[in-house]
Amino acid sequence: MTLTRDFFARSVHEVAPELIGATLLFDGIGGEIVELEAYHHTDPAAHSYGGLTPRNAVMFGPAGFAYVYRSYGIHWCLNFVCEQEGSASAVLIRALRPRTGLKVMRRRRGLSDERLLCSGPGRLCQALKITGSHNGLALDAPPFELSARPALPDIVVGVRVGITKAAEKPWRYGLAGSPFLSKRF
DNA sequence: TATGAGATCAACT
DNA sequence: GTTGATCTCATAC
Repeated sequence: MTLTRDFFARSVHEVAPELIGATLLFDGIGGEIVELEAYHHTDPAAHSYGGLTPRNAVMFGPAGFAYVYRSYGIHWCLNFVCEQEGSASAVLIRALRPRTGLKVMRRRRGLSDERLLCSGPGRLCQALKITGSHNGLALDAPPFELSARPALPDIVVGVRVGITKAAEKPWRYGLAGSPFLSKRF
């Protein structure tokens, strides 16, 4: 079942755990989401916390769109915008279990180890070839294709990775026992 | 296993 | 000028 914009037009804290196990394809390539983090606009660690800037503008728009930003000047990171327009909340997609397009992903990443293809926000964008040019695209139309999970998975919760502000908030979600996580919980 | 450097850019002080 | 929602490679323990 395809995930529509309505799916994302709810609290990030509701949407985030429901995305674990969902399938993300970009140009037909991708896999199951096994790890992500929620960023709420009242959260000091969120890009939108300080108000609207050219970079984070998409977060202030309607739910169901992709927010892509450059991280540390090198990597691209993919987020899904949630809640209502102006609420500026999003989930950061941190890891996938590669399912389709393995050959292409291996070539793009220059690696053969399946576990390292999409186990991190920057790695995942390199494997799916997502860049800043895709910032603001709708999630319910090509090249994106998002499908709901077939069954309720075992979900683990933890603290988020690589942040200093509000670092104690337990807003990181993962698929229990998955070998494709970027870090252990 | 763990720590450190380098790559490199936008926002912020 | 500093910091960061990161990754890779190198060197050390």
